[in-house]
Amino acid sequence: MGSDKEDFFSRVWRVVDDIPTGRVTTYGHIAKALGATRSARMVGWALNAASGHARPCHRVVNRFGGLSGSTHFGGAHVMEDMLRGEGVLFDDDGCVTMDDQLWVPGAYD
DNA sequence: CAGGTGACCACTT
DNA sequence: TAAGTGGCCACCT
Repeated sequence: MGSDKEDFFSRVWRVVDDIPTGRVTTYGHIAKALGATRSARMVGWALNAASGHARPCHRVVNRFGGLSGSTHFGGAHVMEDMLRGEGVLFDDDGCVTMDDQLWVPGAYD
């Protein structure tokens, strides 16, 4: 099909778009779902390309539940407010309560 | 042209 | 058990 790069991006966006509201997932789980377990960084690049698109990339956090991408969102407060608006709860550390809201791509399919 | 960086994670010692 | 290192692929300087 088209470029492999674009295909990878599309897969990431597909998974991100599959994240239920009020749920979050991690780069590693997305990467693994795409068959690139060690390419979590590449997933971040895909989200970077998603910047400016209608992709709920704000639902993607790092394995600690921290808003790593908040920097590219215009401020951690912005991403935090968006997630809270979705019903996502945060810990006193400012991290998402992934233990209760972590969504695994494909695990529910 | 070549090197370093980056929205990170998993594995090994 | 915890800590440290490598790897992944593409873009930017």
